[in-house]
Amino acid sequence: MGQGTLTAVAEPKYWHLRTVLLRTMDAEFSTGQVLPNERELSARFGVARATLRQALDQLELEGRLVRRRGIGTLVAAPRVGVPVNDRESGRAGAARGSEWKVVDCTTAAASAALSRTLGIAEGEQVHTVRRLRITQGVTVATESLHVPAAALPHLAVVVDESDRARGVLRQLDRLSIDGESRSVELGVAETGEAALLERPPGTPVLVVTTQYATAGRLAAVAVSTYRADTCKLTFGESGAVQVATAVPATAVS
Amino acid sequence: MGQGTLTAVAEPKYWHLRTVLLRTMDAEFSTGQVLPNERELSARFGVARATLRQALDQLELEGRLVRRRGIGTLVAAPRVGVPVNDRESGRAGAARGSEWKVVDCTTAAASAALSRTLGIAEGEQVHTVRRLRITQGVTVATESLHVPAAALPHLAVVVDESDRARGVLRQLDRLSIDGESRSVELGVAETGEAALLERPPGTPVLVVTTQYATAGRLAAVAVSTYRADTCKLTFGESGAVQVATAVPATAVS
DNA sequence: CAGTGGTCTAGACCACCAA
DNA sequence: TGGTGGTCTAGACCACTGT
Repeated sequence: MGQGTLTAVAEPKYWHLRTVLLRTMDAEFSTGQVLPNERELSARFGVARATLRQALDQLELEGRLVRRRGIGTLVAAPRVGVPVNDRESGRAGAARGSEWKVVDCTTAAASAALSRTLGIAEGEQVHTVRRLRITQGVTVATESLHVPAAALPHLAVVVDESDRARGVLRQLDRLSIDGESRSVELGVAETGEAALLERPPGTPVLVVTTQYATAGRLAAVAVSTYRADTCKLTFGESGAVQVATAVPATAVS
Repeated sequence: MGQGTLTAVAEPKYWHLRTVLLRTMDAEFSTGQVLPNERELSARFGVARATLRQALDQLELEGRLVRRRGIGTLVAAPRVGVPVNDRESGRAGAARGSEWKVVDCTTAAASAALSRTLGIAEGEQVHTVRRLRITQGVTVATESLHVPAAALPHLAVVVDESDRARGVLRQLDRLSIDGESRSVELGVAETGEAALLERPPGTPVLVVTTQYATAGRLAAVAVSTYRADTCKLTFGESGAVQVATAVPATAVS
């Protein structure tokens, strides 16, 4: 009475469920289609709703599902390839549907943590431009660009926030950047970040930290958080082929 | 009747809990220390164990916690920076405690998906080297390196698996690679992958797909899966400064 | 063995959305 | 209003670890 017989049960139920659901989705559903609701699915598979939800959590983490409150559970579109390094600072990239939108611009004394990443003394003035990256109409990332005020001596003193943001970006563009070094790690969106990304708090994100160097010194640091569910970060490089066949990496192994 | 009063309750309980726990850990715990057990914590905060676990799940996803069955919940060490691009193919990199260990080497006809990523016809022969990346004694990644047999005409015909693996890697090393293009996305470890990484199935991983180009054609494709909990991928680049201050990116914002 | 985290259940209520 | 996913509870049992 109770559990159906599976593969010797060495595997957790929710993991087995995930596999079955994945197979079913690939075979019988297409992008955007809504699955049966959770209560029905859990009944159909003879498990508690919590267990079913655990399986759906996995699939959502993999970017295969999107769950919308009040609507249902939908099969997600394949991840969008988002180029991360074609000199993002400026006006370029407006082509290909990638766009930046400034949200915020402040100038303040560097916190302890920030001063350390920038390699400057604590308390030095730093410009911070906060902006969104919008690709094909969807907000895919937020970015905080930190530039020590000392690095931009020619910046006109303007009070208007949006003007200052423009000024910082333009000045930074004029500097010759002779190197960038990046890191990527997994994180979760805090409440503020999450709101900008139109997601609930705790949403998994890919945190990209970029250090821009000028003449052997750090000129700026950018911290970008990309929605992990919808984004595949791409790093085009030295004379690369850019075949860019959109095959999910998981299908290759 | 029930829930304690918090910040207007607009926030889910588990998220608030996460924040409180994070503050507590930063203030009163240090790396490797074990937290009170789940039953006690849930009692102390007046929530169900499932709710507490939801908070711990978040912290684990952020790499701040490690949970060991039978032992307890420990404060995790900061993530290890793992260089991803210093020509990994060969013997280099043995310095700095990074090491590769071949697990597997097969030569077989390309599946549909694989042939597409490699840009070759389905059914062509492909060498696949499967290996582990071990950094400071810990297995941090698995990699599947796929090389079309046609790209390595001088490969001696050997039956021994480990010899063939060596041969493929050496031959690939001799090719002049004129470009690499990468992508990074979030995934979860399937059962086999998970076992190699010494983690349970479903573990979040960073999937790095690298395309190596020779003379404008794809010479090889590598699919690496890095443990997302312990790894911060680093991409050192053109004359970069490499200040590499190990500050968690989340502390900067 | 006792103690830990991992899994699973059955049920309740809430927040959101569409009609 | 009825249906959806999101949160939370109280309790049970299992799998693993150390002594």
